Amino acid sequence: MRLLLVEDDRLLAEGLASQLEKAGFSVDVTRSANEAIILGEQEDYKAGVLDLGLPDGNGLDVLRKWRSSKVIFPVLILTARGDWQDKVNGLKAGADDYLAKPFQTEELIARLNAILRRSEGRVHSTVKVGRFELDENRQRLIIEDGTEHSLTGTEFRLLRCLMGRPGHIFSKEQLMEQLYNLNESPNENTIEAYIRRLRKLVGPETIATKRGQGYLFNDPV
Amino acid sequence: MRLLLVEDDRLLAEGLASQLEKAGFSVDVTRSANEAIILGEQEDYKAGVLDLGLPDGNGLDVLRKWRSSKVIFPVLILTARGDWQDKVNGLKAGADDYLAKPFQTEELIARLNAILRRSEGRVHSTVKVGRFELDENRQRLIIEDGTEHSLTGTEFRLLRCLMGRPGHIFSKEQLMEQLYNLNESPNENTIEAYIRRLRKLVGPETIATKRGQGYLFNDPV
DNA sequence: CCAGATTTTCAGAAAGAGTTCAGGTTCGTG
DNA sequence: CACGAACCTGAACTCTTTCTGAAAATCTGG
Repeated sequence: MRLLLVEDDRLLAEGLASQLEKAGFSVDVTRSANEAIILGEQEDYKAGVLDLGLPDGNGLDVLRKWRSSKVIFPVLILTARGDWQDKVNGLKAGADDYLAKPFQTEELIARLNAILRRSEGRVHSTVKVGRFELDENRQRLIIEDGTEHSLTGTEFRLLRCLMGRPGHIFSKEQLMEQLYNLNESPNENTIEAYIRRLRKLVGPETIATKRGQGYLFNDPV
Repeated sequence: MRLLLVEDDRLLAEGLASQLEKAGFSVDVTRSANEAIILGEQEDYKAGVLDLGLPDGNGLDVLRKWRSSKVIFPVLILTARGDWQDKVNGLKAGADDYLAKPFQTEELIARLNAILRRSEGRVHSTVKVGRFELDENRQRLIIEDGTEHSLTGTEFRLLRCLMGRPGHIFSKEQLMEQLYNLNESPNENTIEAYIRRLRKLVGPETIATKRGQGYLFNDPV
């Protein structure tokens, strides 16, 4: 679940990023308004967290730029405590929610999940790697040759994990953690079995085995 | 396309307004019942969105006042999730449609457009998807082969929900929310039973099952 | 209060997803 | 090159979800 965090205060940004990552998000951080605009337009985020006070520009302008191009992921803005005007302007500029500083990280995570739920369906979210495209709404895999495959829940979660970071090696233990919870984790062979099923769809070379280390989705470069 | 939004929750109101404006409406917002009555009578709106819970009066009274004077624009009421009684009373008081909170803004926009079309003097307000046409006034399903079927209330609401967003997967929980309320929501099998009946009308492939996810009305492409 | 229409429930059948198993294959190392 | 560990593979098994037909319950208008 990729997320863009636009935050000026480096310390706060790092703290938030680490907690958000613990909550299952994969977070990119920037403190520059201009970079934020470009990243938002080019990368495929599922949501944005936007601090309004930035060194090289106003956060609202970032948001307006995004909304006037076709950036549609939901955005939560962080406002200084009690700055009512900022809230209103932010919502007018197309923000989906706001949070006043200071706040608890749990609150932020809860609201993020809320706007993500709300935006489901509105955002046509896909992960694209090489010839493959994963439609997260419909849980489908689209291949460049035009074929389309419906995935089961576990197939989908596993593939999303791998495609979410192409070229990165995931150990079987890591994959188990992603797919299951502590109380009910099955045999590790289950992962192997699912890897096999996915390979039948994407071809054997696309998902590589690093013996003793894990699996990776081949980065197309 | 002027629109009056009567909503207590300021945050929600702002968010909705901004999105409705994006959808091409020009929105006036008020949170007061009395102001709503006056605005509705004096201004020339094309439609109203009315939250029933207001600080200084009941939304239903606003609606009744409007209808007893000669305010005729279509009104969509927002009810607390599952407040079935409110829905019924609202429709009796002259509302044109209702939407249970929480809802997706898209859904609101879609329904607004529906009641606007209906009010624009079109005799037949219909939703058309592929070979199927849903007549919202007569609560009937018309199929391209010329057959016509009248639907029961629940059949109709369910089918309208599905056909309102072809290709979108609705979970059973979502469908339950749209059709029922919390206090008296039946067994989930009820949905299955209705799906079955609808399939007998539209054919088994038209409404697809996404196991573990929900149902969808197949988008014709 | 009755009769017909509508809605809801039930329970068994069917289908699908998730998991395990038993054996085969490959890899790296001594 | 032989051996064990890691991995692959296809099929079988288990469990959950969905389907289905019919019956029970509820509602509605007369």
